[in-house]
Amino acid sequence: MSKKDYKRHTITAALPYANGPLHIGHMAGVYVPADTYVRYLRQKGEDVAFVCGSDEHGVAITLRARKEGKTPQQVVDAYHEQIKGSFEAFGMSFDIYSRTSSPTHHATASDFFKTLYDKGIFEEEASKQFFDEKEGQFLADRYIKGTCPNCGFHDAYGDQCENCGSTLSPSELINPKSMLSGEPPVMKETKHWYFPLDKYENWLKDWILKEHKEWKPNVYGQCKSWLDSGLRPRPMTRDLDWGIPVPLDGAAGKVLYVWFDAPIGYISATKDWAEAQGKNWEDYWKDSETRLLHFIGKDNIVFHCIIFPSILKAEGSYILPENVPANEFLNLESNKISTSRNWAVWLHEYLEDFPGKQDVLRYTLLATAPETKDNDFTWKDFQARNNNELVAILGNFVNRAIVLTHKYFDGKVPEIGELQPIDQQLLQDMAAFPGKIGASLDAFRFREALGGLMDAARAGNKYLADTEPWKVIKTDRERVETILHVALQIVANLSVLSSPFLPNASQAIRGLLGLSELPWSDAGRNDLLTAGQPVERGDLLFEKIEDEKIEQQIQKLMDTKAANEAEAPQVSPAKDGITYDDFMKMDLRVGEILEAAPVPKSNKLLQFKVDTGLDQRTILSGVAKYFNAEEMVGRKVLVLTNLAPRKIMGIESQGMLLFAENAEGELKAVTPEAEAENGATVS
RNA sequence: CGCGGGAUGGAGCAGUUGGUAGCUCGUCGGGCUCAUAACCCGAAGGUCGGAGGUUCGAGUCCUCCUCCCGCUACCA
Repeated sequence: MSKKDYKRHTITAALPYANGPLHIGHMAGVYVPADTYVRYLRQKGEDVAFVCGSDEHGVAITLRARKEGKTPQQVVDAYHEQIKGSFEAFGMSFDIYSRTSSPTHHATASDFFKTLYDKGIFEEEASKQFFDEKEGQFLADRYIKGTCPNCGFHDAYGDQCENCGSTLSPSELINPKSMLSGEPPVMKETKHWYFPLDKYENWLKDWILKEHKEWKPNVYGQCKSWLDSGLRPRPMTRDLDWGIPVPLDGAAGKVLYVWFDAPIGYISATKDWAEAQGKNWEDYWKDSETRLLHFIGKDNIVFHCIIFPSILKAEGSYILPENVPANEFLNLESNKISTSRNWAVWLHEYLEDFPGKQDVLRYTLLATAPETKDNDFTWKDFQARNNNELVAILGNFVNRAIVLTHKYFDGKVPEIGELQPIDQQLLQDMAAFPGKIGASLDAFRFREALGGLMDAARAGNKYLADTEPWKVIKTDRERVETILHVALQIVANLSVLSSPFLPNASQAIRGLLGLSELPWSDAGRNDLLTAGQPVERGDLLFEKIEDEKIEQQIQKLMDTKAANEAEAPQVSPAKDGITYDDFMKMDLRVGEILEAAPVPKSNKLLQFKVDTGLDQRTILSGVAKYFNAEEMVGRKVLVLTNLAPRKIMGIESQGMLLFAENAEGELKAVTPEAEAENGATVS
């Protein structure tokens, strides 16, 4: 299993989807653990390729582009730059951060597909699917709504009815409608290439269920569930105009399924990196002495453990992941993180609000990492971890040792004298920490590893409390030399041990001690510093975060919550049903406003002269709050012409102009197309 | 509906093959004063989601149930 000695490591972190910024959920679930692990490996002198990049294909990108009135390329360009910038500012140590719209990736994914095709892996199959003629697009199950055949619920989705919970297929829906255009979709035949996952089922069962029992329970369990219920062929192509074109004749208008191309993004990123470094990318993907690891969130388990490995296996020349450490999800202040509801702590905003505090976020997210179950991030907890742990335990110990050294020994590391049992015990304990912390990291238990680091700092604090150098100095200066020498060696050790977790703090400590970056194997030694070398009183490693700062962040979230509630479509309740005849009694027509003027002594009413096609008449309307008289002139409007005339403010109103009104009573114009003639009836 | 993960003192988490329930933070009390009102020691606080069962003995195994999350909408 993981006992094997590997020559090198290929570490991937889930490709962020380029349709939104990064938030703390992404960081806690994937990127902070991955980066910590990679820094640890590098510090051990391992050969590592740490690759990541933006995932830029898929339907969701096209939908967002449509919504924002941009092209898909514009959407991914914007988010790619933002995501990349945030990662850099945060200090992610990727060897390369690439993107799936890159030429290398298009070529790689395309070739990969072609190779499988040439090997005869794919099964070609034509099927009928719903097609939105207005949008010229095939529709995913989820983009079709209709009436549930079981319970009659009107807004059932193509794959499931949320009302009665039954599983559906789109063709079962009564009166199906496209969610894109609202039009009824038509059935249309389309051809796709399926990857026969079923043929890999037995192999997967051996590979995962027998050979990888050490995978985390959530990962293993999920895989077992999929395998036990039987795998079916999955289409690896889609009818879409955004993505990597299917490299076959007669496949115009079809692209590779985003989950086929995205994991290959790891490979193409490695290629670009290797080329720039003068390395051979195949060493990192095709050598059995390379260890492949995928850091992901729980929603990606099936793709990284079942589908991608099967695809790699089918290709034949690639290695398979040795482990897939997937985390659960992080909640924010007891609510699910949601991009669309803006319920998140965005990485780029954090970096602005807390400049220079990358390590604090790294620490906090790692300490509450959702390793075994969903966890909750709260700002209070963030503050407490900073103030009570980073400041009070780690920062404070380092500061104590250095301040004491300045106070008594002019800022120079004192000589070490005869060691007493308490000194020996501490040094012995210290020697054990690297192994302990390393073992936790090797098992992807980051919280535990971080706890080990803090235990080392606690041991330092306790040592000073037990030996009381500030008392002993009055009677035995030589003894204090030894105590502070030992304490400073501990500080030096902390700089080594903290490096994977808190790279900036680690560097700061090294700066104080005049040390260069030391390999992991040096951790535990008691001679990292030599007597006589100077130590500096630099800036504090961590500073307290005041309540005010935290309250600002909490307020920000409260504002979001309030905004969400206000935005929630509070639709006024449906009115009682009417008959067709009732409706037909209304004479609705297109009209044109010829004149408009405020009604004297009224702050609500406007008086209009409207050409209804039948005649020109006066109509009053209570819309002064929302529209100027001037801007209404010349506009087409909908008019209810046969409403009984009524005198308002002494003027007779002969009909009614129609406006859209929301629950707050705000009005929006309902405007017919300009082409509609005055007097045209509406029904 | 089904499948997977989770439910342990106020909060966050450990609990390896079943053998008197631990850790960090918080709270309370004490000590110390070198240190960023920081540090050290001690105490209180849990019938381990609920109900049955297996066993001499169950947080740990079995059955049923409840709740949260994922698989399952622009979310790792």
